[in-house]
Amino acid sequence: MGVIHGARQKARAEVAGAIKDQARRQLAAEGAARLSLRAVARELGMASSALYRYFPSRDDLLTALIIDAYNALGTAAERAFERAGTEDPRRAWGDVCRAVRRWALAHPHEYALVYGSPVPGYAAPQDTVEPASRVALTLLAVAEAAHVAGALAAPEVPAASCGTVVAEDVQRLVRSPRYTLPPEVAPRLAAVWAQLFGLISFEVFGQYNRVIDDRDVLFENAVNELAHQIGLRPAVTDA
Amino acid sequence: MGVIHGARQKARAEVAGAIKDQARRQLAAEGAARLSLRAVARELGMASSALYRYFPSRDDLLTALIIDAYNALGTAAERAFERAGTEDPRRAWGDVCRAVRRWALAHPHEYALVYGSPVPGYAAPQDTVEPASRVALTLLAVAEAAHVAGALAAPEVPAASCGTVVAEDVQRLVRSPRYTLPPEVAPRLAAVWAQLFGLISFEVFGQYNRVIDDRDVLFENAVNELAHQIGLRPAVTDA
DNA sequence: GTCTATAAACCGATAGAC
DNA sequence: GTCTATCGGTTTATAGAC
Repeated sequence: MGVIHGARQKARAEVAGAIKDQARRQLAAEGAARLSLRAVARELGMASSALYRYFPSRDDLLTALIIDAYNALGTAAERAFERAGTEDPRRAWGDVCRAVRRWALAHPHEYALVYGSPVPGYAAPQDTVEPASRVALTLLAVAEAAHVAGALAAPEVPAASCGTVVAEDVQRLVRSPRYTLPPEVAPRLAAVWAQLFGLISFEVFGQYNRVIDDRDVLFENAVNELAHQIGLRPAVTDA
Repeated sequence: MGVIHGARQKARAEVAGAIKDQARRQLAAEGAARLSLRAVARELGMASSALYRYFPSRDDLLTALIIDAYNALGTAAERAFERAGTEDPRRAWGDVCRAVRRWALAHPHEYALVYGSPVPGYAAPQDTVEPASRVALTLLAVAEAAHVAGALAAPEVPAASCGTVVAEDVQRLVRSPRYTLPPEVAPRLAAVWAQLFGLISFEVFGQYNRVIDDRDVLFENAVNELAHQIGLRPAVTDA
């Protein structure tokens, strides 16, 4: 019985996966605003009405795609951090940023789905917030590792106090015993977080066309500046 | 005859303006991907076919909206610079950045049209590139003014050379006699440019929701960091 | 869970009269 | 330049048979 149940669920998950895959392909061709259940069904050789057994509405399919995109990007960032380790936080910072950029360039339409224009008429449900936070939490983890390693200097430009800027939930998180870094890093990190995605979005969305040729170099330099901005100085090689 | 011609053109421009206004309202409700000539015509009480005398296709209407948006934003930035003057470049930098942010927050859907996800199937014609460049050129003008005033320090983090990173056209511009600042500022400025829009996009597109409370303070601090990044140090008040 | 059939809309674009 | 009429598509979502 459990076996039957498992097989049934597995089949269900497989069809749902096929639907999402096809929807992702359509995301590229038509964009999120024009994602059509019917077109997905047509391409899959199914009746459109059959899809409603898997996703009760167009918005539910959209939600699933959004969650998948956030999770894929979050996983890419987290794995980059895991691979880099905590020994050289400056290097880990760069690796995580590069992983985010790489994923975005490899999946421009899924990236646009979550970091581009909001889809009109769509309101993201609560289920998306945890997956959406994973990249930011990874950046925070790198900063924490840097602080533990004593590699987090006090920044030059005076910082905003954490209390006034950052939302209550985030404040509680940063001040929790899990983190030992000074809370003032939080607003700084939030700004750097937005700036990182600004660099990536300009590249993915075509704003660099006919303006920037060597985007790798530009990004590399900018990432160093961002690290500098949160006080993550390069390791001093004592010559 | 000239008068008749002028009146005719004026009437034409007025109708075209009404069409664009209505289209902008629809942009907010439906998004660029679902902008519909028919719906615009319906709302205006016109036959849909009549619109084709003003805009030969849906994409042409979209192009007009994009150009208008770039121009409105460019004008806002340029006027902020004009008002600030070249005396205190650091202040001018902040004023221009604030003007861009203010316009974006006041016109989120037009902002999304030009700095959000690319509209699928739409290719921007050449006419959009000049309006699109106005904000960046204003930032460049502020940097030039700072350099002339001797307020542009050599940056701390080593810069990328202009030659490898920036496209040929931009290089020619920066090296032209109009500008006296070192060409190495160009790649730096490009990165800062992208980062500025990253800060604004996160705010406009809702990424700060439940994360950042006081966005004014966050932006103000970040703008100072960005100034710092291009070597625009705050004026030293000799106490 | 998948199908057919259907309701009740919607779209861009064009032809041709006035 | 605006209209009506039209072509040839499109959509979300539901009802009901199997």
